[in-house]
Amino acid sequence: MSQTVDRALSILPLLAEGPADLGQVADRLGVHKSTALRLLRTLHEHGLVYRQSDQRYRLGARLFALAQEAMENLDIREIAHPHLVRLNEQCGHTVHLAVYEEQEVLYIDKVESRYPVRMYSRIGKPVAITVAAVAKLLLADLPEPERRALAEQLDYPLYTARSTPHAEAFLKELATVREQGWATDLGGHEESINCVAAPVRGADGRVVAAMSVSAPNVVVTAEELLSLLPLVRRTADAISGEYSGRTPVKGTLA
Amino acid sequence: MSQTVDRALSILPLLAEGPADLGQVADRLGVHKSTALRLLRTLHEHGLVYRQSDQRYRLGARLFALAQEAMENLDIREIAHPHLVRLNEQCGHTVHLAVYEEQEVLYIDKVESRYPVRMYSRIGKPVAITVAAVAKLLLADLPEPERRALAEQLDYPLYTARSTPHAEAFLKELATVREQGWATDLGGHEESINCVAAPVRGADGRVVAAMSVSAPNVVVTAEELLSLLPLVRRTADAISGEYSGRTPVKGTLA
DNA sequence: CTCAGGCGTTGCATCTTCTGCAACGACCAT
DNA sequence: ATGGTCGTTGCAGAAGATGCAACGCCTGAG
Repeated sequence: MSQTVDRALSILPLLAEGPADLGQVADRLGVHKSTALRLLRTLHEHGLVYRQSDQRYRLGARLFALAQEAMENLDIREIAHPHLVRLNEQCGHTVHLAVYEEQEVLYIDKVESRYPVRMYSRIGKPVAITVAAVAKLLLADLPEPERRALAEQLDYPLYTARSTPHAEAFLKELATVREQGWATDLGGHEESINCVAAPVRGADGRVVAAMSVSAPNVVVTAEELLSLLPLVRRTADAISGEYSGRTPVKGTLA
Repeated sequence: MSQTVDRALSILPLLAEGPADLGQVADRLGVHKSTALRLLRTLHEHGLVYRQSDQRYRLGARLFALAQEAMENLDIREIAHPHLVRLNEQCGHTVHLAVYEEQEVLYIDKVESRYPVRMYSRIGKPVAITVAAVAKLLLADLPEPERRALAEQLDYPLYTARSTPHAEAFLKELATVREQGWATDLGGHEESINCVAAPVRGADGRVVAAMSVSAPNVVVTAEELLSLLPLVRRTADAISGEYSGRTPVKGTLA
C-alpha cells in the first residue's frame, strides 16, 4: 500500500539470506542505488540493519530485541510457562507451546528435555506445518473453508516415509484430530522423534495454542510416550482454564 | 532519511510495548489516522504486525523468523556453539556468548545450567551493559575515544550495591579488564549471581565476542567460580583459533 | 428503539517527498 | 598511473504520500 515502505521492508528478508552490499540490494529491489542507500540508511537508524566492517549490510540487533519484546507480550505464553515447566519436571521430555498466525505455526515457548538426547527446534522458528502435532491441532480448529484453502496451498515435503503426503491426507488427519481433541506426530518430521499434543482453548472454546511433548525413540517408545497423553491433556486444560479466566490463578490475592 | 519509512518503522517499538489500536498509533506518530492505517497495512503485508481478533495491532510472526535467520547467519555463533556446549558439560553452569553492536551488548547464544537454580536471561536481549562481565570485555576493546564517549552517555542503574556507579568507575574497570584479558561480574547485576568471562578474538586480535560462565551463590561461591577461569579462557581461545582460521576445524576434510 | 459517539475505512485534490540521474571522490587492482 | 567499481551527494521532475471530509459499522446510552 505504501511503495516506499514496501521497498524498505523487502530488504529485510533479502538480508536474512545473508549479508549484501548496496549494489546487490539495489538490484534485487529493482531501484537505483541512491534509493536503496536511503532506504538502508533509514533501516539503519532504526537499528534493523547493521553495517559490518566490510561495509556490507546485514540484519541488525534491534530485530532481536523487538522479537523478544513481542514474545513477552503474548499472554498465553506467560500463563502457560509455569505449566510447561511443571510438565517437564514430571516427564522429563521436551515441551513446546505453539500458536497459529498468518498461515504459519510457530513455537513460542519451549522447555528443554532433561535427557541428553535433545531434539532440535528454536523458539520463533516456523513449525513443519504439515506434520507437527501442534500444527494439526491449530489447523484443525480453523473454519472449514480457511482450513481447506490453506491445506491446498501448502507444500507437503516428505521429511520421512511417514510425513503427510498431500492435502487430501492432511485434511483427513485434521478431521480425526478435530474429532478426538488431541494429536500426534509419529516420526513424520524426523524419523526417530515422536510427539503427543493437546490444545489450549479460550473461553469461547476456540483453540488459541497447542502444546506438545516430544521425545526420540531412543529414550522412550511411541507407546510409552502416548501413555503420557492424559497428563498432557490435563496440563493443557489447566492452561485453558487459567487463560479463559475460569480457574483463579493460585498465589493471587482474592 | 526517508520520512515514510521512518514513520512506519517507528510503529514497531511502539507496538513492542503492547498492542495498540489505529487511533493510538496515529496519535503517537503524530499523523492522520488514514496515514497510520496505510503504514500499518504495509507492515501487515510483510508480516511484521499482526491484527488480533479485537482489531488491535501487535508485532507479527515474521519478526521472529527474521530475528531467527539473522542469528543463524552469525558465523561466530555457529563456530562457538559446540564449544559452549562442551564447556557446559564440563562445569554444569550457564554459558553465554555475547557480541557488541551499535552501542549495545547482546547475548547471541546460551547453554542452560544443569543445576535447578538458573539465572534469567534470553538470547537477543540487550545485556546490562555497565555491569555484565561480557560487556566489560567487549567495551574494553573499543578504540579509546569511542569507549569514553559511550561510557559517558550510558546510564548507570544501581541494580545492587556492587553495580558500577558512574562513568569514571566504569572506565577504570575497563582499563583493568583490558589489561588482564578477562572480566568478572560479582553480584553487580543480581545480588547472588557471579560471572567469569573471557574474550573471543579475530585474526587481527580484536575482540569479536565474549563468553561467560554464570552461577548463583547458592550453587558455587565466587572463589569456586573464579577457579574456572583457566577453563573459560581455554574455551574462548579455542573459539578464537577456529574463528580466525588458525585452528583447522576437526571433522573437516583436508 | 433511536440516536449519538467512536472507530476504521475510502476517494480525492494537493503538495510534500521520494526517485533517478549524473557527477564526484575513494579505493582497489591492473 | 589509470581504468574500474562502489558508495555518496545535489538537484529537478514526477510519483506517491498526506490530510481532509464523508461514509458505514458497531456499541452503549437515553
